[in-house]
Amino acid sequence: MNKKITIIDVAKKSDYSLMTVSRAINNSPLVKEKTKNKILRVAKKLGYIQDAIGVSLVKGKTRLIGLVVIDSANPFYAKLIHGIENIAVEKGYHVILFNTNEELNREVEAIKLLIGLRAEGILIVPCQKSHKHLLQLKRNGLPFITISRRIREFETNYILNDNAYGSYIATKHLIELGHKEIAFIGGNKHVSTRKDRLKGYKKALKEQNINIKNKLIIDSNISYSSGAKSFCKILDSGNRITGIVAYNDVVAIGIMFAANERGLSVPEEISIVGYDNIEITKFIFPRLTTISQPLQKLGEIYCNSIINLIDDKKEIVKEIIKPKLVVRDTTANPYDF
Amino acid sequence: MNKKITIIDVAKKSDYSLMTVSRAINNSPLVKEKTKNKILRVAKKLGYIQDAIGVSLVKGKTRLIGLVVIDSANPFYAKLIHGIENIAVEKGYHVILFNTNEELNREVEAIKLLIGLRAEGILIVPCQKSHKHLLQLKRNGLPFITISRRIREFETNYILNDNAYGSYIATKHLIELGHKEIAFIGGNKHVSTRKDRLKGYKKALKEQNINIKNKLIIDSNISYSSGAKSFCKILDSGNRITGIVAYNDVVAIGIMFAANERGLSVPEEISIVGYDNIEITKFIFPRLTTISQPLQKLGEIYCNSIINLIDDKKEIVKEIIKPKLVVRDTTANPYDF
DNA sequence: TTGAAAGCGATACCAG
DNA sequence: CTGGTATCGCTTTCAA
Repeated sequence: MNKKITIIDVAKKSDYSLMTVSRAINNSPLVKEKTKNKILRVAKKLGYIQDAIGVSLVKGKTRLIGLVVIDSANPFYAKLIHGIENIAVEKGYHVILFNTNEELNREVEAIKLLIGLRAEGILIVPCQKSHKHLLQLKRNGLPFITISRRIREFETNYILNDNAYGSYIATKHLIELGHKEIAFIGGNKHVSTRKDRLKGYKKALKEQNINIKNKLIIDSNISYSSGAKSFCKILDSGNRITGIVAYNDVVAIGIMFAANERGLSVPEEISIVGYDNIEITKFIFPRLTTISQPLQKLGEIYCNSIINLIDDKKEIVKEIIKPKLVVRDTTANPYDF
Repeated sequence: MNKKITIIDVAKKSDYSLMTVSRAINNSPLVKEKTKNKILRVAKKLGYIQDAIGVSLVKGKTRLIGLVVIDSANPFYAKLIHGIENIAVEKGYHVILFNTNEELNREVEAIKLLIGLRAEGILIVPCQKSHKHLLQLKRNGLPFITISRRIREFETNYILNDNAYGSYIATKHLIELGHKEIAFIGGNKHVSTRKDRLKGYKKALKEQNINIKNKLIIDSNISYSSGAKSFCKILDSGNRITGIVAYNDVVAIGIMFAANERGLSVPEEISIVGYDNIEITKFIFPRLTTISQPLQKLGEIYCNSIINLIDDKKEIVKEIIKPKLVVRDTTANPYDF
C-alpha cells in the first residue's frame, strides 16, 4: 500500500501551511484564488483524498446515516433502500446498512454500533418487541425516524402510509364485488403496521354488517412461502372463503401460488388484494390488485426527512401518506354471486 | 444532546488512568480482573460506547466494507447484499452501500468516497465502461473483489459463476426439447457477464449445427419492463422463435409478461429459461425454468473472501462456481415438434 | 499491572 | 489572506 497522502504532504509540496491547504481543499473564500489553484493542483498530482475520519473526529460530524431494516432483500424494503441511498448520495451522506431479521438483539446491537460510528441519524424498521433502546436514542438526541411502523409508547418521528385506510379500501373493494367470506392473512401480530391494517379490515366488515371471524385472521412472517403456508392453513381448517386481504404483496404472491397449487383459480374462485404495489405485481399473471404506496419516492422522503432532522433537530416528522387502490386482475365477483 | 461520554469520563469516575480504562474496554489481559470489572461497571453506568472514529483514526482501521452495486433493488443483488451484510455483522464489519445505476461517474465517485472513509475492502459490481479507477484501487493496495463480473484488462479478484457454462446448459436444454429458433434476450453489451453467457448460448447452438442469427440476439437493460420491451421488439420484427434464453430471471419474467400480453402461452407456444434462480421464480405461474446460483450463500462467500483479503493482502481470489439447471414449468417441446 | 506522552488527520480559533 | 496551536477520542510506545 502506498503511503497515505495527507494534508501535510500537500502542504510541504506546495510550500504553504497545512491550514492554507485545508482552506483550499474546503474551498474557503479566505484563500487567494491563485493560491487555491496552486494547492489544488499539487493535491491532485499527489492523489490526495480527504480523510473523512480525520474530519469527523474534529467536526463531530460523520455524514453517516444508519439504515436498519428487518430484511433488505424483501422487495418492499429493497425499493425503499434504493430511494434512500439515492438521496443520501445526492446530499453527501453515506448509508450504513443493517438487517435485523426482526430480532431484537440484532436491532439493539445495530443501534449501539451506529452510535459508536457516530451516525448522525437513523432510519429504522423497529421490530417492536421492545423499545427501550429507541427511547435511549431519543434521550441522546440522536435523530431517528421509524420506517413504515409506529412506536406508540412515546413520541417519535415517523413516516408511514395510512395503513388502516389502505386496508379499509382493500376490504371494501372485495365487499363491493360481493364477497362476504374474507380472510386477512399475514404479518406479525405485535407490529403496528399489521394492527393498523387489521383495524381497517375490521372497520370495513363492520360497516357492512359482516361478522368478523377470528378464524379468518391469520398472522405470518413476511415471505412468499409464509403466505403460501398460511393460506393452506385456512383451507385445511375447512373455512370457506372467497376473498383475501393480504398483509402485503409478498404474502399475496405466496397465497396466489398456493391457490394455484391447490387448483383454485384466481380470481374466479378466490379474489386477492395485496399491499404496497411492489414492482413485480405488475408483471405476474394474473396481475395483482393491490394498495399502492409510492415506494421509491417514499424512500426519498425518508432520507430527506432524516437529513432535515439532522440539520435542525427541533423539527418533528409525522407524516401520513394516503395510499390508493390499484385494481388489476386478482379480484372479481365471487363464484356464486 | 447529552454530552458525549468518553474514555476520560470513565477514567475520572473510576479513578484509573485512561490507559487502564482503554485496556479494560478492549479486554486486555494486562489488566487485573478486578480492576477490569470495576471499570466496566462504571463504563456501563455512564452509558459509555466506544467511539469508532477515534479508534479508526489511530489504528488506521475502520472495519468498513464498501458495497457498490448497480441496483440494490434488483432481486439478484438484493439477495446478495443480504448475504454479505449477514457475514459482515457477524465478523464485526459494517457495510456502506452505494448504487451506481450503471453510471461510471457514480461508480468513480463511490470509490473515491470509500477511500476517503478508509473502507478496508470493496465489493463492487463494476459498470465496465472504464476501469481506470479500479486499476488505481489495485495500485493503492485497497483490496476489492468484483461481483458477478470480471475485468479482463488486468488481474483482479473475482468470484462468479460459470456464466458461459450456465448459458450453455440453458440453451442445450431448449435444443434437447426440440427448439431450433432460440433467441438470447437481455443484458448490457459491454458487461462481461453477458459476453460470457452469450458465448455459452452460441457454443450450444454451434454444437448442434444451428445457425446463429444476430437478429435473435438482443441486448437490454436489466428490468422487468426492458425484458418485456425486448421481447416485443423481436416479435414485431417478424422473427419466429420458439425458445428464449433470457439474460436473467428479471428479464425472463418481463418476457413472460409480454408473451402473455401478446396472447402467446408459455410454455406451449414459447419456452423460456431464466438465470439466477431468484426467489420469486418459484412462486410465479408458470414457475420459471432457470439456471441456479446459490444467492444468499454467494453473498456470504463474497463477504468472507473480502475479509480474508483484508486480513491477508497476499491471497488472491479467483473463484468460479458451477451453476445448475432447474427445470420447472416454462420450458416444453415446441408447438410443432 | 498501571500510567504519561506522542500522535493518527483534520479543523477551530486566535494571531499576525 | 496566511499560519500556529490546541483539540477531537483513542491507542501505541515507552517508562515506572
